[in-house]
Amino acid sequence: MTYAEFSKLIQVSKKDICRETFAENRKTIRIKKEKTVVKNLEKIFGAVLKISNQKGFQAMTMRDLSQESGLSMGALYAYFSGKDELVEMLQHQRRSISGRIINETVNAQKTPWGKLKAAIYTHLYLSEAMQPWFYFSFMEAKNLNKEERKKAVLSEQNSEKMFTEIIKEGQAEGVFSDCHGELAAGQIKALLQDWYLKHSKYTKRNVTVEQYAKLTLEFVEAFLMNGAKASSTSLTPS
Amino acid sequence: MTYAEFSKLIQVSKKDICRETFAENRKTIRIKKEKTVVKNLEKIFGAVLKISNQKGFQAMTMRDLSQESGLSMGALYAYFSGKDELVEMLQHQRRSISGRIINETVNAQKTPWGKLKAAIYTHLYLSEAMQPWFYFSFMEAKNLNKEERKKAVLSEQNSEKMFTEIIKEGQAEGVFSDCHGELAAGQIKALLQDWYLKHSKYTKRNVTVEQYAKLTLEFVEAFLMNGAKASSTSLTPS
DNA sequence: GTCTATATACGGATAGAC
DNA sequence: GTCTATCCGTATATAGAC
Repeated sequence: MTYAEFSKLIQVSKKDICRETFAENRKTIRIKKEKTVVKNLEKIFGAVLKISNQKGFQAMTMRDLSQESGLSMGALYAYFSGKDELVEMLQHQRRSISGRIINETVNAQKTPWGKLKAAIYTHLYLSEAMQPWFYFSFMEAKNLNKEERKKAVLSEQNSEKMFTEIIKEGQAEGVFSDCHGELAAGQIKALLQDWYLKHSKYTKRNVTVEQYAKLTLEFVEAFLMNGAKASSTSLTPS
Repeated sequence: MTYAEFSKLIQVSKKDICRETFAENRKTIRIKKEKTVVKNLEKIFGAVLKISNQKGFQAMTMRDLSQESGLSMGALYAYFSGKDELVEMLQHQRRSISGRIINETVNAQKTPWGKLKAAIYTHLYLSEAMQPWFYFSFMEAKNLNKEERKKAVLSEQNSEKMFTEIIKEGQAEGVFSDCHGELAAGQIKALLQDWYLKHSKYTKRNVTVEQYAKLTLEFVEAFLMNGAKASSTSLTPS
């Protein structure tokens, strides 16, 4: 599947995200007219991600946000009670969307190799569609309050666990080489993360997400489908 | 080489780092007695890295730093003129040390595979010895002033370029498969970065830096030494 | 629903005693 | 060399007009 096809199939436009956010935050958002809220949430999220990803969320002042979003300070506080709640909305939204989409696409596959391919492609395409969100999550996670940090760690563990299970399933069926499952999963995640962490580097070099996905798949394939040699990776001390 | 051997060979103890820092900042540091300065720089750097890596450099107040380091606010300002200069010292120091060590160890090797091995091991061992420094550099780079951001990008590019050149050299000699050199270098860097970015994860799972280095090397070897298949990775549009 | 103006608090930096 | 006390700018959050 190409990225263009993925984008049409999956609803991850800015508007979609904001509509969903509104639905889940009817209580705390003081404005009630959906059209107004969605329009302004788009401005707000866009501005937060832009400023934060440039100079950090802590360094972003409410005045910065007001200027960039075109809303006054007073208006902003009608949408969230403070920076803490704002960041919580952002984080929750990203997790909710990506969790849903990844589960859907991976569960549609039946073979381990099919699942692994789907997981890699979906991760990459999703992080392309929501690059500023993924970047924000990674860079700001540690700066948030205890509750949010906990959720971030849990979400990260779940994601890695999914890869581990696919690999172990493939090993049980004899299609993947006998390497250390958890570690291999970690390596794969590291490669996927590089796409959204160094996004501007890849854009400057005219590398598309399809090319990066293909490369990553080949990299992983060379390791996982290459029986004999890789087995030495088990973690028994030598 | 094991990590223990590396640590003894290379001078990267906290004291060594602080002595070097003092030598390079004699003008701006108001205190003149080396023993005092080194002792206090150790406290200061330790505290900065601890607090910043927990909740971010911006969020760290001078009061936090004063409490954690055990020095008063007034005393702190005898060692640096403000947060900007403090961070500049940290960044400069990390770059200077790692640049020197990596060049030394890689240039000691003559074959491409030897160089690649040396580059991977040295990067990992160094980022183990100075993990909080590496983590800090990665997470805070974008929040710094223009000058510092520029240096960070340049240093990152240089490091990647070194890997690219080793790979291309190996391809010219016919020992590495004919993949896209820049992209492969980027993938290797992503794997190396994971070690210091997710350091606590690996520690919790009792993975040592030697094991991680071995795994990474196998991962890279499977891709670079696996001629036929990998050639499809060239970036000509299909 | 959105704006401007402001209360309140907090953080960086320094002066001057010891 | 180090400490305490304090100045002053700036940031968050709210009150109240439109």
